[in-house]
Amino acid sequence: MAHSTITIRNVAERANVSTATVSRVLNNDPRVRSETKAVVLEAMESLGYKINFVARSLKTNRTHTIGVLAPDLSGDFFMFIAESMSRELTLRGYSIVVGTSRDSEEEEAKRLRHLAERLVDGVVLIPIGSSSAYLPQISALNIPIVFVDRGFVGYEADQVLVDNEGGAYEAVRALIREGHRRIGFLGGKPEVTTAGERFAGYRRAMEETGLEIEQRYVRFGHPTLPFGYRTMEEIVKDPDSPDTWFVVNLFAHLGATNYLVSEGGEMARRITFAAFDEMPYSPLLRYCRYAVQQPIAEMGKAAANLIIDRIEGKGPPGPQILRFKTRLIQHTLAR
Amino acid sequence: MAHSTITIRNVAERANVSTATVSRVLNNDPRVRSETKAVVLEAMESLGYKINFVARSLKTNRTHTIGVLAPDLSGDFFMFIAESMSRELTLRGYSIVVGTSRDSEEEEAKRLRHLAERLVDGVVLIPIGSSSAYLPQISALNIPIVFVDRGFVGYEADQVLVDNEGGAYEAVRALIREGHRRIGFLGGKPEVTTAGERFAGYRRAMEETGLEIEQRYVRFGHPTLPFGYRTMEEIVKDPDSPDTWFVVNLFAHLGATNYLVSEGGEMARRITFAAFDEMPYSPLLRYCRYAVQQPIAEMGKAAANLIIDRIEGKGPPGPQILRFKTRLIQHTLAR
DNA sequence: CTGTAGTATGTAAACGTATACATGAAGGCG
DNA sequence: CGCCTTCATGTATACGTTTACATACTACAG
Repeated sequence: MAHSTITIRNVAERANVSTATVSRVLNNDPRVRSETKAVVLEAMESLGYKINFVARSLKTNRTHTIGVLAPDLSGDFFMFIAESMSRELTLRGYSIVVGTSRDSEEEEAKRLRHLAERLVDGVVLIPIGSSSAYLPQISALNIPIVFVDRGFVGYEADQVLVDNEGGAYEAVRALIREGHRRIGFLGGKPEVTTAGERFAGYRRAMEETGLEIEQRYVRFGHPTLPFGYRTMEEIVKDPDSPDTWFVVNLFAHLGATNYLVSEGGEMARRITFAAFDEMPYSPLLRYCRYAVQQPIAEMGKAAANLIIDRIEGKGPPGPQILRFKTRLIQHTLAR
Repeated sequence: MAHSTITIRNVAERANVSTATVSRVLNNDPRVRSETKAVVLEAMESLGYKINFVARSLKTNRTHTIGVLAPDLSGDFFMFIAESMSRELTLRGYSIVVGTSRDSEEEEAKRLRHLAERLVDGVVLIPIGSSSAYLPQISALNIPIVFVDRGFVGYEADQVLVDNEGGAYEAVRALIREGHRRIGFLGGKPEVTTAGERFAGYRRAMEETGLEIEQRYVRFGHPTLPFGYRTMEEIVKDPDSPDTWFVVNLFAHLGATNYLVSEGGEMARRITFAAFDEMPYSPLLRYCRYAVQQPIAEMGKAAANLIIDRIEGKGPPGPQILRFKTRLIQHTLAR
């Protein structure tokens, strides 16, 4: 507002060239003679020229912005993904706009459409998960999408996933190896792919070693903090319940531990968990013997590169599914 | 790509009006007759018209996007701010693009400039903090900025802050009331406003009650997890060190607690903390007697509304400084 | 009836950039 | 020396909107 904006035209005048040449300099077009390039650059410098990205976007139909849509910005998992994606995207000259689906599929579809309609070149989606009813709508938008964390079976798209089955299997096997025999399952709805796969890993470990899965102690639910808290409350009240549990994610784990800490009874002292996710505060999760660590930073990086490659037409033709290995971490329980 | 994009012109043809009229409908201009409006809307519907925001932005010089720049996306504080801001901004029709300053002032200035240059209508900045060397550059960009969490003395700008002094004072007073006499200070560099103010609150509480501040046990540093860990390590090794500490933020607190948990010695059992911030995993911070809770969601909401009002020219003329009260939370220590 | 004000719409020029096409100069080659 | 290529640059249009200005029509006062 102080002074009216400086455009490519002003630069052109100052440098005694046409706007086309200035534009070519902006885009590093090799066809421009290095002397004139120098003149143009100097003109830009002295005028304090700044490119107008909006105008460029209008012309090129590219915003160099990618959308990231997650159930909840305040989840730890998401925030580490976002952190690593942000780093990678910035490096490659992209900006990142975020959105929240608030754990509602309707909202997810709405926000996705809003993002895709014009603002972004592609979107990275951490889906709510259970259904894919709105997916046809989305693919109609004809913009690259990369799914992270939760996949969709039968939907042809790029996906960045984790070896949920293997991670769960390893953890439960480790528990069994230490002598645990009765192991419950505390986790998400089986129709969500992550939860389903983790349950499969749990089951394989149990069946392979000839251990019985007690249906009463397989607790499915929306794996939030309150869910973990309430379920653990019930479990502790049940004198017959197992002492050992595999927990499907961080929130449920945290909720369960919070309950045990608040209750502090004798039962709590016997409980042992194995659980997905490892965070800075994991040392405080005092009943957790094994943590299944996901390579979150790598996943974010992979998602970022995948979406950009897609946008820039560099990727392989078919949909790409990346599945990362987990790492089992053993904690010492101070009892 | 399936079909070429549908523009205002196609709609105009279909509805037998001019593009101006279509545009007026898009902008809810009251001058258009309701009948023709209906015709236009129907034409849009049947053609599946979607407005091109980029083109609109070029014309109006507004992107309806605001930037959020934070030291680190993966901090809990930031993520709750972002969550609440995102909610509010979406409500008011804005998108949010995020950036990271990676705890480097140079990077902060760079990203800020990049954001401001053309992409966003305004930016919400959670500053690195210590200096404001680059601020003149920024205000030259002539785009509204709201500072959150950390303020700048002597810089005329909207700020959303917390009553750091009062919060710290209250917490330390509460400790003293319970009989604690020797209380150390574990915290950030005093030149960062938040840390400085919190130290002031600590000092006031100590001086008011005639207690001595032992300089040896006032530990300043960049309050990260490793800082808390290492410092606590030193403290525990010092047999003369106090048992009670006021901790300036979550990261330092977490680091300190992580050390104590890993060490598990006798000293740990005697330690008592009062500390800023309250998070879902706070119940696990087992040496924390008092937590100073910041109204993070309200702050995010306030920041969002402040920046939008500024952009839309609705706010009061002078710079606005909002200072939120903290809430003291008492935890029961299970020993 | 003329003049004026108001209302609904159209015309056309921007916004700042990218790019297809045209142009002109220089060089190579038969 | 004429022709074709290559290279560096210019000309002019398009991207999809918004909006100042012009226009046409109606209504109503004088």
